[in-house]
Order: sequence, then structure tokens, then C-alpha cells
Amino acid sequence: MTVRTRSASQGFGDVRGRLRSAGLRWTPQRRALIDVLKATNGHVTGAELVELCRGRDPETTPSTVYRTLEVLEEIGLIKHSHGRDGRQEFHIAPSSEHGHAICESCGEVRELSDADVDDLVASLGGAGFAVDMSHVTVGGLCHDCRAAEVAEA
Amino acid sequence: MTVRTRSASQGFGDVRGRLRSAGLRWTPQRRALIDVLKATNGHVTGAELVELCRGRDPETTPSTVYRTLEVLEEIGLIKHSHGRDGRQEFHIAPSSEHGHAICESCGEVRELSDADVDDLVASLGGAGFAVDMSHVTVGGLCHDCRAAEVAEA
DNA sequence: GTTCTTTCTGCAATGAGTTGCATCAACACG
DNA sequence: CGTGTTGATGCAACTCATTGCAGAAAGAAC
Repeated sequence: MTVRTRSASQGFGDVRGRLRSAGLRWTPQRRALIDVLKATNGHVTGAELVELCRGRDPETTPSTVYRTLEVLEEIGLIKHSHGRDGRQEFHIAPSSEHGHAICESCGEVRELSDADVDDLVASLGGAGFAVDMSHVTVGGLCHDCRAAEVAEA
Repeated sequence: MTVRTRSASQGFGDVRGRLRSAGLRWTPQRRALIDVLKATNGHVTGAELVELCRGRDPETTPSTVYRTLEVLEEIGLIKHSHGRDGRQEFHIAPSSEHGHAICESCGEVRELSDADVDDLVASLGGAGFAVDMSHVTVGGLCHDCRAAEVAEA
């Protein structure tokens, strides 16, 4: 292993090596999914990924995609969270983990900063609970939708 | 039931009236679900509720249960949130809304206090985002599971 | 290149949840 | 108490996600 030292996008460059060093295999199906993931920036649902993979290879099966997503998460390449209806959403693992605020009306997602959750993490930490930053989800109304609701009333 | 005088259970007492004043109907199926909900205290998944209703009436259909849960939430009787795997969980609407912290290892759920989320709400509020307290979900490890993980390593 | 081991794939079946549609039944009105 | 309106039910079909299992194939060893 050479000295490549860079964060997220770099890690994305050597997936094959990462898999093999974990005793895992580099298959066409996995390659396809990686390519698809590379092409997306932001949050994608599992079903969307299946669809996108089908665009490349119509033979793609859901089980393979979901299982591959699982291993990619295990090696730290991606992270998943849950959208407003509880469905899985995946995104390439960012240098810093973060939670999400989701508008229950329009579905808009904004990432939470460390400052947003600092106190929550401290508060729960004091109670012995270790927060997993990437699994902090806050539902609510974004600025625009909130304004719209008020106007309605 | 002797002394009924308190917030949650009180609201639960006049479901029929609440439905009718909203132009909705009081059916045997809805009655069954209400009874089942009354008997649970805490958080129940949709599937569990379907099962419990089947205990009373084997003819129970999932679609009816889920649709009824929807209307009960609309009239403010119950609330739903999402468990660690994204599945729906229902609980009778508490006097104060609250978020949940879920242990990703053992599934234990603890309710978040206002103090826990105050700063988060303020922080997001400043950015124009109105937090829906009952849709704040925090994943992580509870005290015990965290200790177990450390011991393992 | 052949062979062997072990992982991965694809299928088929299952579980959770949702939706459209025809039918049924609450309940308000007479 | 009969009747009509409108909302609720149940069915069937579908979406998203997961799992067990047999067969396929990646990659290492020879």
C-alpha cells in the first residue's frame, strides 16, 4: 500500500484495494455500483441506486445492490441514514460525519453542523449515551414550507 | 379504571367524539385498534399493532390498520417516529412531544428531554428551520453496549 | 492455464407498508 | 325505521428492503 493520504474522494479511488485487503472481491456488479455512486453527489435512496444501476446493466438485482451497499458501509466508504418516510438514504462518506434535518413537507435535506449538535451530544454523553453523528435525524419544516403553512392559515 | 384524570389517557377517552366532530366514523375496526393502543404503553411498531388487532379479530387487514393509524395521528391521538431500522413506531401522544435516542446495538429507546434538544432547536430555528420535536431521532450506543464494544476491542 | 476455496450473485420467497378501486356500512335526515 | 350520502373496509397489486440457498465466479495456489 502506497502512501496515498487524502480524505473522502481519495478513499473512493482505491475501492478495489480496500475490498481485497478485507478478503472481499471486486466484481462487475460492485464496479457498476461504485461508478453510479461516484456520479451522484448528495443523498440517494436504495431504490434510486437500483434504478441507476439498471441503467448501466438491466440485469441488476436489488439484493446484490443492497448487499453491496452493506459491505461498502462496512469498509467506511458510504454512510446511510433514514429519510423522512424512514427509507434508507446513502451518501458517500464525508470527511466529517453529520446528521440531517429533513423538511417533512418538501423533503429538502440540510446537513447538521457540529455546532448544531454539540450540546445534544454532550447532554446525552453525560448520560452514558454515545451519539452516532450520522444517525441524527431531525424532522421539521424548512423556512419556505413553514412560511407557506402560515400563509395557508 | 377508577380515577381517570390526566392528560394522555383523558384525550384517549373521547375518541369517538373527536372522530365524529371531524366528520369521521366510529367503526368496529377503529374501536379494536383503539383498545389495542390503550393496552400498550410505550412504543409499538405498525406490524405489532396489526398482530395485536388480529388477536382480537383475525380478519383484521393491514391496510385498515395503517389507514386508521394515519387518521388517529391526524386528530393528534398518536404520534409516530422511526425506529433504528427506519420502521414506524407509534405511541400515544404524550403531553409533551419528545424525540428519541435509540441504541443501534440493543435497540433500547430513551426519550429526549427538552434540555437535550434545546440548543439544537435554537440553532436550527435561527436558520429558519422549525423542528418537529417528535421527529428527532438520535442513533448511537447506550452505556452498556458501549462498554461491551470497548471490552471486545 | 487448471484447480480449489470462498465469496458473490441471482432467484424466489417473505415482511413491512402503501395505494386504487369496488363494495359496504355509519350515521344524518326524513 | 327506511334511505341516501359519503367515508371506511377489504382485496389485490405493488414498492422497498431483507434473507436462505444453490450455483457461478473471483482470486490464490500450483
